[in-house]
Amino acid sequence: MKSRFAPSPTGYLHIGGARTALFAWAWAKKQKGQFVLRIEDTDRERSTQASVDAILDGMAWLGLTHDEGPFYQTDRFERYKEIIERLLGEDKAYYCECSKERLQVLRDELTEKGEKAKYDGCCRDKNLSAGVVRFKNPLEGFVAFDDAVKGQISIGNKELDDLIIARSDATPTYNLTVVVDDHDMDIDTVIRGDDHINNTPRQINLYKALSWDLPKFAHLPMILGSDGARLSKRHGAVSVMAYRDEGFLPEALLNYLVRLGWSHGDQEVFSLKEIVELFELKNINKAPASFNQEKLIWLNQEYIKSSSVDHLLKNLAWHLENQSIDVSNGPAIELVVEHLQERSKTLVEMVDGLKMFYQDFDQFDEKLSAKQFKDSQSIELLFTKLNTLDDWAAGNIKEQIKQVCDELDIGFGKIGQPFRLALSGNGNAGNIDVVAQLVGKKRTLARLQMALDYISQYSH
RNA sequence: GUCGCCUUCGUCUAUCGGUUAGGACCCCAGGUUUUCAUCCUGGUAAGAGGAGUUCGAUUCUCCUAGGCGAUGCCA
Repeated sequence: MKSRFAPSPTGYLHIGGARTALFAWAWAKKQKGQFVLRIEDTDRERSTQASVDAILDGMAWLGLTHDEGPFYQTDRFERYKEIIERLLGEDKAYYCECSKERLQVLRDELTEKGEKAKYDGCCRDKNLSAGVVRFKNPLEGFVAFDDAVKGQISIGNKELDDLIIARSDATPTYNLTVVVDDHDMDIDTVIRGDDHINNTPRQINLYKALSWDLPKFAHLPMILGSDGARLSKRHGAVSVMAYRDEGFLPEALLNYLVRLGWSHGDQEVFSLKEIVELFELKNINKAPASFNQEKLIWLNQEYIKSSSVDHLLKNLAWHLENQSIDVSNGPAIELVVEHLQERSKTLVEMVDGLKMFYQDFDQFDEKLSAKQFKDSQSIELLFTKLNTLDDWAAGNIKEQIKQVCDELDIGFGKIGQPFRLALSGNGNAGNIDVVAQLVGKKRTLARLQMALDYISQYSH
């Protein structure tokens, strides 16, 4: 059993393509079959190597590894040519010399009359020997197929026209190349976006003309933006790699994507292993789904909370480098990550939270410092006590804070909040004693001194 | 215009003729908590509209509306 993902390299790997790839991948793995990657680059005008690389990068980041390929259609032009010639020779295709202008006029006329704009077969019986090559689509009857997700679909051949299978420069077009490739590569389930439903009957006619067995078809509904419109840049990130940049874990994105249009009862969280085990084409929804960033964030947080520190570290590496954070200059990164695990929705947030342990800052958050740094007495006392603390451990630090509270007869918050701000600069810190321990004695004292300086500076 | 596909809470979805229409995200209200976060409890919120089939329709059929797609020498 084989399934495939066949993107055209005209841009980065986007969310919709990633989901198509995921479904095709999951189905192949579930069947213990092969997943084929094929680059559909017959449109040389728009295909770029940069796009190919971007797609490969995206697939690699997601971990959707292919078992065969990547195959490039531009490497297979000889084969397509062979098939086109065969069709020509069997009188199942013909050359057409109609100009683009004539075609446009024809379309306009038909549209105006309220009819379907399709080619009129003008050159069908002219026996020409140059121009584009058109496939002789059957004139009568209908094409029907049983789509694995949409069910029975049928369309009359009268709605179809003689599609172009080779351009005037002799390069083959999409509808021909997919058929040849899916056949040659032994693909038995074609999983793709439902924008291809309209192409399927044409392709089926091609299969029949070539006397080839039909694969199964599974057409996935589109992914829409939050406003129900087709997903585009204005909805935010559409590129898969942008999600890495924003701090998402690949398995969180995959989990989100698999639940978009597919379900297994009420289950929300699926490991990759579970996706493969539980995936069924029949549980794919027919209706398009809207992308909802909130739920993705929730899932990402779930994954961050339940991931091993080691796994997080692997995914964090890129972000640390991206932001040039040197973690050798501070506490063990493992401890910091563990501390931040429960309070980070994304890896980017985690990196933000991690900065205070490795980088010094030269000023406090303005609003918060005006509010928290009013009384120097408690901070001074805390400074003194911590300064003489030898065993710099969270429990001991906590003890010192409590002593300050007792001696000054104030609540924990009175000193805890200013201390938190002094340590972090922005007030975002978890258990204050643990944070102080991780920040280290030297840095902690320096920051408390900085807070004291701030107070003396603004008190007169 | 024509053809095709689609239609359950704001969003993702469950339901395989009989349910107080369930779950999740978001949001709201409580509780736990040394801020934040986590965690726990609870709450708001849905079958596009209209016919028909049936003892009974969210579920089956048809119509309408709306959305999306196709209508390329793009894929």
